[in-house]
Amino acid sequence: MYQRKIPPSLNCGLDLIGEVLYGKWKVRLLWFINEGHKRPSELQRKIPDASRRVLNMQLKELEEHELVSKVIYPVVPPKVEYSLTDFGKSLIPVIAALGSWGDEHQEHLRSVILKRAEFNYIQ
Amino acid sequence: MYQRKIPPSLNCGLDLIGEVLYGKWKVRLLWFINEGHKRPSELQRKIPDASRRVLNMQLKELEEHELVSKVIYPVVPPKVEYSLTDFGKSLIPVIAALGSWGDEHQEHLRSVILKRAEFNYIQ
DNA sequence: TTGCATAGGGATAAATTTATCCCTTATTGT
DNA sequence: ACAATAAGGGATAAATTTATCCCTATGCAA
Repeated sequence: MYQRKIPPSLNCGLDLIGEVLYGKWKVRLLWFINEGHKRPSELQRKIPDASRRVLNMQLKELEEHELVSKVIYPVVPPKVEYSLTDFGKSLIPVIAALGSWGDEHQEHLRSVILKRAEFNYIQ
Repeated sequence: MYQRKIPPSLNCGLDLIGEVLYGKWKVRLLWFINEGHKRPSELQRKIPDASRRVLNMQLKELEEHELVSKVIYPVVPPKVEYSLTDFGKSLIPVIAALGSWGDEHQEHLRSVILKRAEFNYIQ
């Protein structure tokens, strides 16, 4: 696995939460798990833009950060379920706030994101 | 400048907010600007772990996403001031929620972050 | 018996983000 | 004269994160 070389900044609350939520799909994973989509395959279907590989990796980090817990059922075909820990649950209102703001400002956001994209994307 | 190759996902509110806040220092920049630290040099002093270069780049993106506005005073030595747009201000409560959660769970966060770090860092 | 679903991970390439280094301009303080 | 401050950006290297591809295993259904 990749070995970090630059130590993280852990000065304030924003640093700390950033350290556990920084990852392209982590917030969505937490959200969908909270919604009851617990199995990796369900999560994959909810987030088709992500590869199975990255989801696994980010789930593992969420688990190491104790935001989710994982249960492996010893059956065949394999069955795995993730759920939020109490710690993870405490984050849901914050994620809800993020999502609501995004929803409320959907139009403006799309507009500025796409405007900037015009200059910076290869078609 | 770097040309993106992979288009962003813009399906839900979480995607959208992620698109404008994803960047190592962006949330902190918004926060400190809101606190009244408007000049680049002040921001740099508030965030010494970041290089001046990245802060400039991230400020530029925040500006392109219309979360902050920039005023250049035609004086020597140069003077520049950033401030939040109304759109940017609307984000402050959300950032406050992130920061509070981080502060409230400071101990646990430090613990899990460092525990995971033991396995993944080069000393 | 071929194919799909389930879960996961190694190896490697590519994409993206940050870090480093250096250079410019003009004024103020020493 | 020389260093410091202010702001910014080009060039390039390094770090970090994602994407791709491929391989394992087992029972069930067509």
